[in-house]
Amino acid sequence: MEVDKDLKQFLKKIMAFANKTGIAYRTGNIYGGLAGFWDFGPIGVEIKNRIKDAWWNEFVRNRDDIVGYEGAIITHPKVWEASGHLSSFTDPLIFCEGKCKKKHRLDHLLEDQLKIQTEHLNLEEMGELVSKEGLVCPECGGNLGKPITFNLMFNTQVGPVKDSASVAYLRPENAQLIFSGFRNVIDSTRVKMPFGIAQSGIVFRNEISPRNFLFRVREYELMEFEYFTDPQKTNDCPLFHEVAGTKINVFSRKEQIEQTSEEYLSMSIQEAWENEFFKNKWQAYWLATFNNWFTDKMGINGKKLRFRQHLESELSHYALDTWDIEYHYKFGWKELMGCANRTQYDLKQHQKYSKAKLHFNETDETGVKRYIPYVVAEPSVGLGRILLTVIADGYQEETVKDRKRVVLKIHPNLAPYDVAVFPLQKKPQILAKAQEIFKFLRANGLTVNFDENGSIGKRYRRHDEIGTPFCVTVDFETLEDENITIRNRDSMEQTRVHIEMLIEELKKLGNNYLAAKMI
RNA sequence: GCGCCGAUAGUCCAGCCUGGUAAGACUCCUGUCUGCCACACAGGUGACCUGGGUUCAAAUCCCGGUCGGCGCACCA
Repeated sequence: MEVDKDLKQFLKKIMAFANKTGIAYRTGNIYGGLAGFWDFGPIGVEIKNRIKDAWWNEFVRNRDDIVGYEGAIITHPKVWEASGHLSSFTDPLIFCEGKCKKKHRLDHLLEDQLKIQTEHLNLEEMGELVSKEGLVCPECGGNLGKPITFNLMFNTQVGPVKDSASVAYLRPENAQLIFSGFRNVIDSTRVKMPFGIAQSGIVFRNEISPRNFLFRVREYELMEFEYFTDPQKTNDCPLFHEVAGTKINVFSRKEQIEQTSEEYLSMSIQEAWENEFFKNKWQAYWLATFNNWFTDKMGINGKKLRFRQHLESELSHYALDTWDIEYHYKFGWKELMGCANRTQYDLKQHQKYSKAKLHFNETDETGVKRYIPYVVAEPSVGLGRILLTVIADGYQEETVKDRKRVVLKIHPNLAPYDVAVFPLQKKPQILAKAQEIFKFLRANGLTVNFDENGSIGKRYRRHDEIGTPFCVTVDFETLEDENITIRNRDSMEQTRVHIEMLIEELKKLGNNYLAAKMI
């Protein structure tokens, strides 16, 4: 298929580009690599940290209604029992030892062939049934091997004694730390409904086959928050007017099933809400808010984003409704972010399993109200996926004077360096002046790179590749009149300003970035 | 996890069929020159994924493993 070919070539190119420029490398590369795990290089870690800071600033520091949290990576095993991750995600599997070598879900196989319920059976009993009934592979008629269990959670042993009581799990999502720590937060802070608890952290999923560079990996940083409301007030969203006019692309379950639209319908979030696409108003609010964050703060092209509703069959065990924000890559639409309506499911489960009281008390004119909070929305996004999307969206190849120019047109606030400083020549006076400006910019809080190597053109191109928005060049005239050249990454235009105006001018040019991008 | 295909410098790639220890381009480093968009001159660093086997000799042939691509399955 053509799409597959494009996918392969595009990701291959991005992967080679990331490796070349120091964004990301295969982990343990000198030993051949390890599937599903990646290291971030000097450039990648800068971009990544800036994305993460932007997220935390936007959704925690600059908001009155969200607080931060950081749970342990190795988590109490009971947490995953209560959440349903242990039972829902342990699948009994059996392999064909005949011709086809296919893997089958053992429980489904027994249900299909023997017409029995398997819920009460353990792995051993199911295995015995296979040999007793002489079951064979439904595909090729070959013999079936020994059954195994597979769970997407990584586990480990805590302490020196290896027994079943010492098994613990590496978290597959941050959410459960927030739910199991919920009581602590409401008891130790003075949060008022509605509010959110946010966490950014590394999670682990033992994916069967990690694929597509940073897209499907086994270890990644997940940035998510749970937004809680009174279950009676899931549509009571006083902030909605702030985003009401946001233009969005909607691809709901109806469009997907009935194929009334091939890709999406365009409308405002207000119209989408009025047309009852969403089950609660807060979820609509948060989807629109993230849409705007992706375009305004991440510099991602809004025309390439759409909201896709999960089909019934895709929903996770805890979700009433889930919407993904997808990005249109050169190889098709792919999930960038998920936003689930988790209802009261998780808090109720933890209350049941732990016997802790996880309700919230609220006092108003009518008296004291007590309820289990309702998670209207869980915006959950992988940092690596944003990084990949920012790079894929920003990566441009242009032809300048018959030669290829590679430019990473990313938002200036995400660039690994704010500015690069070049001496036009390696003459001592110019070098000294350039060093002076370099230190001056750094003292003013900018991330600066000094580059004196090779020709001036090469230096511009090198910084184009890693997305440095501005280069400042010091020449002979600078020594006379203190004027320097600022060169713009995207337009390659040069402006001449006095050193005293430099910082102001850089800020101005940076602020013009989005406006310029729209043209 | 199965099947098919692949893996040679930082990058792109030649060589593999027909065994004799590797070429080119770009990048990178040094020096000279030039002096605002990778293009001058000279020199230099740098590679056969890994472990076995066959052979006098393996990048090359054979087997296992790792990683990657695609397909199947899986994907909270």
